[in-house]
Amino acid sequence: MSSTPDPRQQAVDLAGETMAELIGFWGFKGSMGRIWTLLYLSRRPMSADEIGDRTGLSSGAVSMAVSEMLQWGIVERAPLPPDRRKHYQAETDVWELVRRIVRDRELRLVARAVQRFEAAVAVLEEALVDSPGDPEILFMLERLHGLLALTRTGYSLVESFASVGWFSLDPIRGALSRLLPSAARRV
Amino acid sequence: MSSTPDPRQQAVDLAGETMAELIGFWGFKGSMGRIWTLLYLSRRPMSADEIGDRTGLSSGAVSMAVSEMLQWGIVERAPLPPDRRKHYQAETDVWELVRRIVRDRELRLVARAVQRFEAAVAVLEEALVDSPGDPEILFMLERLHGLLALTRTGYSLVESFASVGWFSLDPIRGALSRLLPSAARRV
DNA sequence: CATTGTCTTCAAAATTCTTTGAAGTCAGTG
DNA sequence: CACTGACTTCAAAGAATTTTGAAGACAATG
Repeated sequence: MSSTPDPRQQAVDLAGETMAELIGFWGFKGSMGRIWTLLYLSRRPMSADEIGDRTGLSSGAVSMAVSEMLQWGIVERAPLPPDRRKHYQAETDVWELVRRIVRDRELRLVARAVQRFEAAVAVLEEALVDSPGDPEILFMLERLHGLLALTRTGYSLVESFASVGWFSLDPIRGALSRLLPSAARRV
Repeated sequence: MSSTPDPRQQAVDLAGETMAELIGFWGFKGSMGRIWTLLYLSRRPMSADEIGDRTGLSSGAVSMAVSEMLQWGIVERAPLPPDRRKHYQAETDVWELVRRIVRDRELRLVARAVQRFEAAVAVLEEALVDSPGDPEILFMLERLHGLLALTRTGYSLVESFASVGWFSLDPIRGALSRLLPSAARRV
């Protein structure tokens, strides 16, 4: 039990834990947040086992986390290989990073949701052929269409964020106020 | 193995599963998404055991999920108690719902992150008193300040969404372009 | 105020997600 | 082309989360 813990390590741990929570909320593993933070706060690239030492993760965990992060562009190979092993550094353009992840992840998620709500609508419309005018089915269809409209609006939002780096409000605002009374009140 | 499954149940399952994924991404349990969807697609309020029957959840799970949802305003007590048991219905103003949840959840999350990054900064600044001018500490401080600025920007974003129901760009845009080159390129 | 059925709680079970570490692959070196 | 050390893979262990269901609290009713 060291009575004078290294403040550097302390800061890395604190920031890393925080980033782990933030990133975890976006569906990534906490260990990825800790690794990224470690690299982001380091002046030089680090090798896999340095990363393991500093974060307390096993070699396997580091390898897996790093290769997933490479795929997402969260981390990159260091250009200068100082010795035989691979070194890594943090992608520092956080804004770009968020944008890319939103585009490749969130956007897919929402697109999938739209498709599945559409599939549910299709199921009910088919059922409506057998029981025309069935009020329960009609009600469900009405609500599902509401959900679909909302989800499509969400898709537009995410899409414009992902492509422009921001939301452009106006094309969406009109559609929204037609669909969502409470949004109309506020927009 | 019924050869003619009820299309209503099929649609509820499909939509419920989809909502479970969406809502799960926001940190809620999938079962909450399924229950909300079931109620949202139902013409009348439902009792706890109806909910359990239709979703396949145990009484305990329904009780817990419903009471958490009541707290978040995702579901409400039905005004007309038809018999002895409590009945529930879905909150239908989804937009308002999202806004409230973002305000009470996301906003806290980000606020907490800001505090913790600030704490990390404090640790390093204290260490700097003992080793004035230490380049490693200075580097870490620089990066941490960047992270802090970004997180604070995120806080502003979430906050304006939560209070207005939308993002107001302009007050943030300036700060952003100063802090984040890549954002500046695009905004 | 006892009975009855509904609702809540919570420890244990089940499930899902994450990490470990040993075995295997690969690349550079002598 | 065998040796060395670094990297990857993956089955099993471990952790974390979610669900179960039985015990008990509660509330309405006779």
